[in-house]
Amino acid sequence: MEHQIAELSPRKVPQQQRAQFTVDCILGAAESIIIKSGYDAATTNHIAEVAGVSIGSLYQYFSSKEAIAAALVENAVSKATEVLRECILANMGKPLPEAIRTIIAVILETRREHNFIFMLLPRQVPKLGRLSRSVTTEKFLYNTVRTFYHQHRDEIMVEDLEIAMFVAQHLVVGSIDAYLEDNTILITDEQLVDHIADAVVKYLTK
Amino acid sequence: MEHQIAELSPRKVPQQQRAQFTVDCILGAAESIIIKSGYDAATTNHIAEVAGVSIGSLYQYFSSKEAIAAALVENAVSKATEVLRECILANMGKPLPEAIRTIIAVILETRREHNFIFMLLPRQVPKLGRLSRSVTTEKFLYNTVRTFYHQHRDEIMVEDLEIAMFVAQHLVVGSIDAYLEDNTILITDEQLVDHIADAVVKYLTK
Amino acid sequence: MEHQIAELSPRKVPQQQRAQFTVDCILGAAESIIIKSGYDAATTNHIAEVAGVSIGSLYQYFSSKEAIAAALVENAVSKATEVLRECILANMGKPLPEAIRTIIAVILETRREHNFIFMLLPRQVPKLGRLSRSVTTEKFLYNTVRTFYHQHRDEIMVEDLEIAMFVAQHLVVGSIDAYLEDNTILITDEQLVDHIADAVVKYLTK
Amino acid sequence: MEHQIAELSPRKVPQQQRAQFTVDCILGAAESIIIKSGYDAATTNHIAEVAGVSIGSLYQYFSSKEAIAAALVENAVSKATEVLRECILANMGKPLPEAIRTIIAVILETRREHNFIFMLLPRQVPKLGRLSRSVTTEKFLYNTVRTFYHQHRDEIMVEDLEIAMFVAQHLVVGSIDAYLEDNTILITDEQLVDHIADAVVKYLTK
DNA sequence: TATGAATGAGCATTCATTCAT
DNA sequence: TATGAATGAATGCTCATTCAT
Repeated sequence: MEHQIAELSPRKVPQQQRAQFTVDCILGAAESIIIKSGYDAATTNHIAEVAGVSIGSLYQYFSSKEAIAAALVENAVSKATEVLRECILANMGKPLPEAIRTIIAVILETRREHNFIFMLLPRQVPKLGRLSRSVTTEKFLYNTVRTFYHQHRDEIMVEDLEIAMFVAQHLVVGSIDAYLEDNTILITDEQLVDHIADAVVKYLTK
Repeated sequence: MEHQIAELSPRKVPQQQRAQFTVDCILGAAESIIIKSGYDAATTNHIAEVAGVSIGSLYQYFSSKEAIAAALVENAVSKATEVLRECILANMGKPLPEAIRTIIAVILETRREHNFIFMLLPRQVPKLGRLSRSVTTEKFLYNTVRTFYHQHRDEIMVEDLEIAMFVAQHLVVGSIDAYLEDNTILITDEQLVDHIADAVVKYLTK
Repeated sequence: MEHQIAELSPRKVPQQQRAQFTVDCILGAAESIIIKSGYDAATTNHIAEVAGVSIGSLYQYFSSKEAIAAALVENAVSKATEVLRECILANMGKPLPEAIRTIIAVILETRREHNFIFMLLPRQVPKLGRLSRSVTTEKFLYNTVRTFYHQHRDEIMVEDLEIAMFVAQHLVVGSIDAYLEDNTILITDEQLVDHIADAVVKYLTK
Repeated sequence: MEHQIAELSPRKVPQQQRAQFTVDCILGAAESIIIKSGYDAATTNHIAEVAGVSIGSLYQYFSSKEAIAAALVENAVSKATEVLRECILANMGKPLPEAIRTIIAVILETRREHNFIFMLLPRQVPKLGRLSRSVTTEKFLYNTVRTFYHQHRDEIMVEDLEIAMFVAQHLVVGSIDAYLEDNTILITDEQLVDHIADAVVKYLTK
């Protein structure tokens, strides 16, 4: 993870099993509190308390509150990236429309799962700041995605592939995030995925 | 704008000219500080100082720090909405592709202008919360947009117009926001607008 | 009223009728707010607003917030003192038990009427402080009361009249104030007055 | 003392000796400052400073400024109640006049010792409000006092014992408090106690 | 005289972080 | 290593009071 800011990386790598457990407790507590009440409301003392750990121990594994948030985002990004990469690889051979629909469905799933951590937390943590949008899904997967696009180069009508990748990606992610944020909306998952896939395919192939 | 949370509305309406000037100074100072250093770094005392106004005066017109942020967002939304509405109305009669391209260009402009206030501030202010994404551009313009779509109903191939509106909108806004946030990207405004317009038109008409 | 602290006396004596009306409005507003919400909650701005007067005007007639409180107490004390003095004078000729009972009943009435202003306000206003208990009823009436006692000197068995006056007075006032403060108590006005009168008479005459 | 308002109860129970010491320092500092300058003048920062403790520590043990006042009153009440109860029990067997005189002398002592905390502080702290007069000495001791009265039932001439208890109690406390507040008075402790005892005994037995 | 905009010292309180035990 | 007591800079906000208009 070379993209991380040094200052935010874990203070020491937990070597014993017990230590790893402590770290997990802290992250678990932090996640649940942050999701429930937001980043500002999640005081380090409260996180430690919920984690069943002393505040002193918390600071033994995380150098600052921001480091906890960073780890949370990092974890979510890693998991989501891995899932997505596998999904793309698994669909390399399939016809473009089908592959794209499947991939979009997976993106919807992972973003729903890590909703808050993914989309809102980074904005609330000053030092994480703009980091996330670029560090996340996008950059990590660029090569995989590019490979996928090249695989279907002959079907794709858009000339500049880089721009196409950019627009297509944010078409997908922008719609999905808006969908997840707006709980008054009257659209089903199915409909959303269909429409987004439709838009992407038309954009790339017509 | 009756959608505002009561608690965040201005404390008292400035009646004298001097008072209005004070309010303007406060909002100006707040905006510049928040843009430069973020919401948390913008302390009310600092805002007052930069505004050349006493902290007491600040609190005479804004009941809380959050109320200042709310006013800032409110202003930006109002202006952007107005610009966009006029643009849509002015392009009602034009052919779809041309109209859409023009509208997208205007959206890029307004979002660039109010970039931070629009997109990041709301996330950093707890009580503004999720409000913004829905309260903003989207909801306010739905009727105008819907009229525009109906104007071109025969050209549009997508069956469910509501879903089309949703996807098209976030296709546009999602891409533009990502573009504005990512200052490492190698795409020009022109290219971006062209591609987004291309994607929207294809999505709607093919 | 030579006992007043100079600093707390009214800033200027209202000479015109309109001015007197303004002063009355201010005192009225202050009283109702203070009774409802306490002295600290009664901000000068709020008092002015309820009085229908600008804050500037308020400060034209009262040099400080404390001066308003002082005026309030002063008024209540004056009225109560006057009532009490008249009552004592009117009962000079009557037999001791009957006179005392009547006087105690009147004290109950006046203290009930000016309850808060009388008993609690002084404690909440630093500069009024200890003032009140001594400045109030007691001192003002000492001469009248002493005359009354001398009138009945032959019936009174207590040697030291000064001490008797002190104890008798606080016997009465202490019980009445406690009675007025405790609204869970199951005693009627009649019973209370009877018992207090009984205690005083026994104390003085047996 | 379950009569306390939950909100005002201590934030966390000091577990280590060092912590208990801190709490004691805070209460000590608070008491001396409040007695010297009143509740409003006693800022939390000043209390912490005088206590030789950081403001953070203060808030670790007391949830608010009011909670400190509550603890102070609570302590004073506890001590005074205990002393009084023991005194009454110790005098159960003695003849009424002697017992009453002793008890009154003890009340004078305890009230003098906790003078301010007891009598004035509660009035200055909004949330403590009326609480004190009822919660204090009176209510807590009612049963003990009643037992004492019943012990001497045959000597007591007053029919309604409840009313007698009420009047007698406030006769005593009212006079004592007035005596303690008025430092211009020319009465000795001895004289005061004698007269009050005299009044009570006459009231109850004649 | 009346107005109300402006003032600013001062307060209660929070919370990330440290360090003695 | 773990604990949790202690720290204190920093913040949002109030309100009595002044003064230009």
